[in-house]
Amino acid sequence: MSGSEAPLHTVEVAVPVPLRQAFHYRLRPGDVGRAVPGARVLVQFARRALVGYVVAVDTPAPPDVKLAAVRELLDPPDAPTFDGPLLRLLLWMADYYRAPVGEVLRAAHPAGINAKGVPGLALTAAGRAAHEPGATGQSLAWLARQGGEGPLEAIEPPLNAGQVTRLLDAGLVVRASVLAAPRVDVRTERAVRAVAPAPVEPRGPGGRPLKRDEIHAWLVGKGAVLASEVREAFPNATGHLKQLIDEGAVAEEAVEVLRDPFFGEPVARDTPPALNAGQQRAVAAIAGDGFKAFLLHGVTGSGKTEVYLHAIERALAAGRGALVLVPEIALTPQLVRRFRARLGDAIAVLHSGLSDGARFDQWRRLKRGEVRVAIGARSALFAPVPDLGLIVVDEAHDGSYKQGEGVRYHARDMALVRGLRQGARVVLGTATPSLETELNVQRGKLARLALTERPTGATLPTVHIVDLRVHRPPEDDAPFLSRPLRDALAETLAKGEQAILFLNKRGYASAVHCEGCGFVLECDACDVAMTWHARRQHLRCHYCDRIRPRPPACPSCGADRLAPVGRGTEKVEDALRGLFPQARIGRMDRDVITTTRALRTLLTQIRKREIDILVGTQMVTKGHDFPGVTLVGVLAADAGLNFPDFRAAERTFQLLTQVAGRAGRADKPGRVLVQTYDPAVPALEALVDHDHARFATVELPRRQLMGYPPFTYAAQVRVDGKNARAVEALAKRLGHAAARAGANTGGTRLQGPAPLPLAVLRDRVRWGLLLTAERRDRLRTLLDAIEAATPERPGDLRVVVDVDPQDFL
DNA sequence: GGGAAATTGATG
DNA sequence: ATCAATTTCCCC
Repeated sequence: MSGSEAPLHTVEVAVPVPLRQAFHYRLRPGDVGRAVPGARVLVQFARRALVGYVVAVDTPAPPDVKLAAVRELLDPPDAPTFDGPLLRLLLWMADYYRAPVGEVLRAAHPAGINAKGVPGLALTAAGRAAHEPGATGQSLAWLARQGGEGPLEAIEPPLNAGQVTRLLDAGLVVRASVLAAPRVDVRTERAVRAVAPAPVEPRGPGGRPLKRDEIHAWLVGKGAVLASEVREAFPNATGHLKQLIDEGAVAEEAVEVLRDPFFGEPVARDTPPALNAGQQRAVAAIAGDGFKAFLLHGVTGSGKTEVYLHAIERALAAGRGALVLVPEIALTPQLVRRFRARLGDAIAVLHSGLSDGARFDQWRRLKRGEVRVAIGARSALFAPVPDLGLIVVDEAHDGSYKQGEGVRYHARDMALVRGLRQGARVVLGTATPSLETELNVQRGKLARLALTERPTGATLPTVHIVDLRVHRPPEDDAPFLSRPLRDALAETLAKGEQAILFLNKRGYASAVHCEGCGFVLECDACDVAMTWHARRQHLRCHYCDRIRPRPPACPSCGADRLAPVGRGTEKVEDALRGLFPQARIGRMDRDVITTTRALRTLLTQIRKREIDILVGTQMVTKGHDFPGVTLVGVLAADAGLNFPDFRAAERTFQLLTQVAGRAGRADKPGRVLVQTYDPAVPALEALVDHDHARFATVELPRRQLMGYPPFTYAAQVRVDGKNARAVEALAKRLGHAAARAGANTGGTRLQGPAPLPLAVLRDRVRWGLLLTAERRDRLRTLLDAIEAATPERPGDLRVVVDVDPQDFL
């Protein structure tokens, strides 16, 4: 080996495959220095072309592999898809959540912007020179016209399998992965620009200016003008423009246009209201440079949004950008409207209701520095906000911030990490902080900013517990409505006010069972009872969405005694119509609200008082503003308390606090009636007193005693597969591996392996292990051991690691 | 995740 | 025996 060989220029590339490693590629000489971390590159990977992401440059490659060259650089060196700080955050995140790097990166930019390789054919030298007769000859000619290669599917005339084989065997073509255009790209429109001065002398007959000279004169000095705008200003401009172009007076070009995220709906600017003392204190505290994190603790209607808006304006005034996360922006059109009213259209919105193209445009506006404020749901966490100075997490308790599949990140936690790494202020706004957040306040990691007054002047609703053991509901068509709740509904209706009834179950009946033999109809693919949906007249599995008709007789004993049991929102709706025939009843759950349009319609109806009683699932708890609602009824407060989940009490408390917050926002006081069989639980006692601190005081020590988060760090390992014995065997093997690595010592604990509460889902048997540890590094050690014990090719089996899990089903 | 090789299986 | 369907195996 001579010592004089040039150093090999390499990049380490993460490709979007479920592998937790990056791969080294060689750079072509001309690309050296032009491939920067965070940039996208086209590489050949396992017999196909893929877009990958440069994660490092000139790192040592493994010695025993022959490096392939990067096929193409897709980003300019000065504008990589991810800038340094964002790339480092994402790499850290992939490590933290034990997720494949390439998949983390792909999830962090707008979907659909990557071209992908599709199976294709490329002409060989022999193929170019060949004079094939007939149809295959035409196909070869087509390929030649396409630059020598093309996707198999697009070849004209199409080739059948036999023809392909023959051409391959004859050496005329080779298989190649050819690029298909990205699904999402910049949208351009035709524009024109005056490139020569317009004639001053009228050239028309009778000394009048020609129409095209008028257009020309109008264009001078305007730069590029969309052809569509010219046509708007001058009817029939098309022909004149063509002539101007032919004469060389006007040049054509393509200009980028923005796909409108606001659906053309204008919003009038508002004037900032005066802040109350609490709001002023909060805004003053948040202002400033560098990382600092806050809990903005205020009930519904206490003016958190106004604090966000002021904090954003301060950040902007300091020349920095801001990022606002909301649980699901499609569900909060009012909030976006308020942001636009204050900040104008200089905000990027990134919501699920947008087309991928519109979302890409919003992302690019941020990236180019045209706007400095982004508002969006979970994935907006990765928005390329310029010089990020403030991150707001609205409704920070909301469970939707934890991604449930793929890269299972928690946007609230990652917002804190991003803020820390980028020196930004982070504000978690909520009326019901999670216990994680609560403990962070107690430990001084978050500063609590309390908003205690409701600026609207409304007082908090009174909360009454209705003990169902005492107030046994009548055995009529509405056996879930106690007398006190019926009376309260009647009073509310009599006063012309509105009520909300909350029940966390959709459908008509939770199950159908046989009164003869007790048989319960279950989903074919899942280990759960199917829910009866009376409107659609079918049984539906709420986990896999499978539907089936209701059988005429019991499939087990044949008796004609199938009867619905339990109740959902559909049944409650029907029963209310019976009890209050004059009332207008509305329903809000996933069965009726399938589009944002449906939601808007319903919200408008409620606001216009076209609905007297609204029945709904947790959808009704999500921050909507219902000024006319003075009564909230909770039908079964204990329904969520018996979940096999250490967060059951916390979730119930949050949910009930949120739903209670819907009552009495305006001039009329609200009241909340909570039906339960179990009134003596801390969650309900704290609810009555509006005393979040008290709930935390009871629940935090319990968590500590039990060794659960937030006092320990947790990870769930799930194993699933079609073969029950294989799943069990692997789960046990992983359990042993964890045990050998020191589980149940040194402040760690292993629970399981055991079948998960939802033991079968979509025909897959599910087992789980729960690891908790007082220290993160110990948890990591255990997960390392579990990962090492996971077979490389587990066949049908799947192993999923969920760090900081929120759900345990 | 996915393309192609390797292996299983269904069929006259 | 043959081919299609399914499973397995690598990816710098």
